[in-house]
Amino acid sequence: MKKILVVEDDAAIRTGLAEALAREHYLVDTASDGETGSLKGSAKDVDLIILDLMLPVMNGEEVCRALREKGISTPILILSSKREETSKVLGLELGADDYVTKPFSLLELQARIKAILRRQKKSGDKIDEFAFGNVKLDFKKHEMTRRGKQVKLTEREFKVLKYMIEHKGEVVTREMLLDEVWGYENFPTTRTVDNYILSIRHKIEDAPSRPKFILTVHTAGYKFTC
Amino acid sequence: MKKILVVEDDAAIRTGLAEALAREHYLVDTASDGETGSLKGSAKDVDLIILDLMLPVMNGEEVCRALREKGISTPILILSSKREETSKVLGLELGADDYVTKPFSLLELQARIKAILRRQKKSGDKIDEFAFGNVKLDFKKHEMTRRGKQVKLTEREFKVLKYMIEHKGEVVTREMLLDEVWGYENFPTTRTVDNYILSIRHKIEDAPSRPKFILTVHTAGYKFTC
DNA sequence: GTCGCTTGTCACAGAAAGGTCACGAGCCGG
DNA sequence: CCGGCTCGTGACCTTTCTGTGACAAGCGAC
Repeated sequence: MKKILVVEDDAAIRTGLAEALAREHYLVDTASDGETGSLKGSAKDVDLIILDLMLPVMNGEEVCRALREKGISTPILILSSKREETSKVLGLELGADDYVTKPFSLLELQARIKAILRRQKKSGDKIDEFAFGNVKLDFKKHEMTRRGKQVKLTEREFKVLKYMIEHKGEVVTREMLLDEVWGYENFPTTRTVDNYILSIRHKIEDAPSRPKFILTVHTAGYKFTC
Repeated sequence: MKKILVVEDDAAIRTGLAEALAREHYLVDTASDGETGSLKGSAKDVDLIILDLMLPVMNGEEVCRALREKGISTPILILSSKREETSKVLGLELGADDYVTKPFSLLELQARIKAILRRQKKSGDKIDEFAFGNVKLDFKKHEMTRRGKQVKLTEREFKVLKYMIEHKGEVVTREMLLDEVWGYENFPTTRTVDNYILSIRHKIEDAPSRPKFILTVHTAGYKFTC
């Protein structure tokens, strides 16, 4: 779960923002002045700082600069009012990553937050091809072939299968799948998982009722082997 | 490590940019006027040139043209202000690879830089022509012909199609398109993407409702094949 | 073997995503 | 100022996906 620090002195905006972000399943911390903002912003577990420019004690500009000088590279999104817009060249010189001018729409802010966080997660070692048995998978193309014949998989089926493959040999619990594939926003029954396993088996196994690849580990979960 | 040359006369933006890019682990060199920009940009070890259009001594347009005439094919990203917006297309005709209009956010710039460098790495030779089915595209001239007949594409349609082609075979999500084609400055609905796909299909497909080239990948995005 | 719990299986309804069209806003050239 | 072009959005309909309940089958402990 991503953690966002909101540094804003106006209580109404601060709590409003905090609530809105919490509703979007972010972890939210707040600070009402620049100094505590700078302090809290130095923590390593913060994924994004939303920073008002006009702040008591220490203004946003200073906070920004201070953080960067400390070598903190946490993304910073600046909230500025129209007046300040022209003076600061978009916080570029301050080391901010993005800016939104007040009054802003919540929708826009959320979109930008998403964009920033999306950029953060590095595209490290992802598999995009995998083969086993008579099945070949291409995650990038969203394609699966079995004995050379194309088989259609649902997006969710793809994700489940991919997760299983990424943990091949290990027992994967239903809870793990629900957390990682379904995410925090959805809370389906654990039976839902079973059903997806079922339909995946139908597509990858020669004898779905006697599976060779996705094995059931009774009272624990499932295991992918090949 | 990639080397980026920043050609910009405004000191605040220049140093701000330089620092930000350094933070992103790029090697950065700077130039404050067109002439030195052109000089430094001729070096072979430069991977990308970020070029302001309004420059003393020699403007960005001239720098761009001069470099291309010298046979330098280093990617160029143009910074232009709103006023010069009409020169957008011109910029691309000059041989620039992309442009960002001021005021821009660091986030957007970074995204575009990444995109350009990724493209660069992928296929040393940039595509500027592409043909499939009975369609022929000329990216440089922004022209498309179908069965020898000219078909008009809007700028945005062109970009979408180009992006799809650059990722042919792979699934392209709406988010990817919004990020890379629309940029971070606009936040249209994802439905907007659908509509563009629709209109592109009408222009390239024989049976738009049963597309052969731009396929829908349900809950994932679209895929270009040919 | 029997009981209790877990998993396999199927069918279905509601939800979500995509296709399509039409409209209003903004921009530009005349 | 008008008409035409883009662009983004909303509305409506169709298709596809998703999650769930019900029941059968399987497993494990006793």
